[in-house]
Amino acid sequence: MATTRYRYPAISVDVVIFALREDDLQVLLVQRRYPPFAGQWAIPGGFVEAGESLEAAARRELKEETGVRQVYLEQLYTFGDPKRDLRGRVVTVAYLALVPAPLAIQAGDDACDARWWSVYQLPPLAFDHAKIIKYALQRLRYKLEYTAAGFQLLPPSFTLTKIQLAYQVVLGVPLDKRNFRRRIAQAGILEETGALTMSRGRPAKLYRFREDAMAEVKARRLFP
Amino acid sequence: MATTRYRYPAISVDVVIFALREDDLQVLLVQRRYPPFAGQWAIPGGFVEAGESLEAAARRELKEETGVRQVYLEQLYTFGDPKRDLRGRVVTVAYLALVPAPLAIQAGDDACDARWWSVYQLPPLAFDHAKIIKYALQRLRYKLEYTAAGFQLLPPSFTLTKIQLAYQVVLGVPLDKRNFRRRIAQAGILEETGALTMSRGRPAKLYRFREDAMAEVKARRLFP
DNA sequence: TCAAAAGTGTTTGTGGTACACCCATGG
DNA sequence: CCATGGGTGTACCACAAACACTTTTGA
Repeated sequence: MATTRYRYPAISVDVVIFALREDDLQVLLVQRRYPPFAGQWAIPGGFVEAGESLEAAARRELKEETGVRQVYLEQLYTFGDPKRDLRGRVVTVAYLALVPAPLAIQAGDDACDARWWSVYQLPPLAFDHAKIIKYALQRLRYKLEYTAAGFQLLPPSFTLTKIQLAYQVVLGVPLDKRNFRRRIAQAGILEETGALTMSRGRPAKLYRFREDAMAEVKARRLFP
Repeated sequence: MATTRYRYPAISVDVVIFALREDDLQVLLVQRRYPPFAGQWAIPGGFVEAGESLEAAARRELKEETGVRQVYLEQLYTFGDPKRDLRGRVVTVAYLALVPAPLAIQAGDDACDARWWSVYQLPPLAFDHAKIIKYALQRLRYKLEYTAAGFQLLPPSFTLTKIQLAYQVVLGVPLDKRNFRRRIAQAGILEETGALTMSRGRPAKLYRFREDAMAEVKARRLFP
């Protein structure tokens, strides 16, 4: 039990929202309307409300900014350094969200702007948010290697080349086309939709992710 | 921030403390002195104090129970379900600690007893602590496969057979002696101390962990 | 017919797994 | 000399990595 006059720390959630846009890995940031760090860019977040679970709070924030529901969301880490917020003690539980690419965004009440930024070229960030994003990127890379979470970043159907680009841009390394395709095929987690793309060049088959495959993939690593 | 009459949740830390004892993986539990769950077994933990970082709070709890400092400690997960504590809203940040085996323990003020339990045969536990231990065990197994964290469970010098037993008891599977020894050797993370055990049977070489090897091992997985 | 993107196999090396016997010591 | 635990090598298989050309379409 806390001692008499001691006020508990406040608890907030911050959500690192990743999406693939323009063949790049991008993260959604909001520009703060109020101090501290007014005018600076930050990860969307807010305080946990009474009776609300941490994950519910994270989903609420996510919805306020992006309007999306039904997205991949996972707890990342809890940051509780006593000096991380100048206003007083704020412990924040960071979450990682993956959303499929083309998405309208809406700045929340406490922000004057919201936009996507490349994770590889971020503006100066409020609080310890640079650290949180760095941690989130590292976690996303691990996840991509061991699970099929990466498909959460793609639209419902996609070409093999698109997935390969996704993996490359997240992992930050080029991959061999034939080896990549062989491994995806061996994993048995995709099925053809039957449709083809019609763009410039030879049409490509479209695939979708087999939802029932999510569990299997967790067992054995997908990449490298 | 929080709205007028809303009191923030309390924040506690709980520390799952693992050790190897009697060729078994054991966890330190305390018997609660006060309600709720008075008389029941629980993971050691307590509230975070003002100005104290989360990790500092976890180390303080760890020291109160075991007297140890300088042990491996890592944040696990934050549990924040609104109904997980009957007294009111308590968000708890769970930590995982690995301590070398032979250790005197001391029950804290709020506990009437403290003892080691096999993770494979636990008593009924207070709050959601069974879930937390399950999660901790899973995490420990992952850690063992990818990093050299397992050596934190062993005394400063040990035989190859002892390490193998440690891996077996944590992973819960038998391992082949020759393959195990080859992999440990290939990893290059041990050095001979030069000493030998003198017990029944042929004496065994003693090894110590190369401290500078901790970083390397994180790169490539150690097991399987 | 050309530009653009899709698609396709083979070889080589490394690392995992399975498996059984001899060695050194104390009692 | 025997019981106890310590220590050692090889053969097979599966998977990762490197690598370049042909196919299909729209303009």
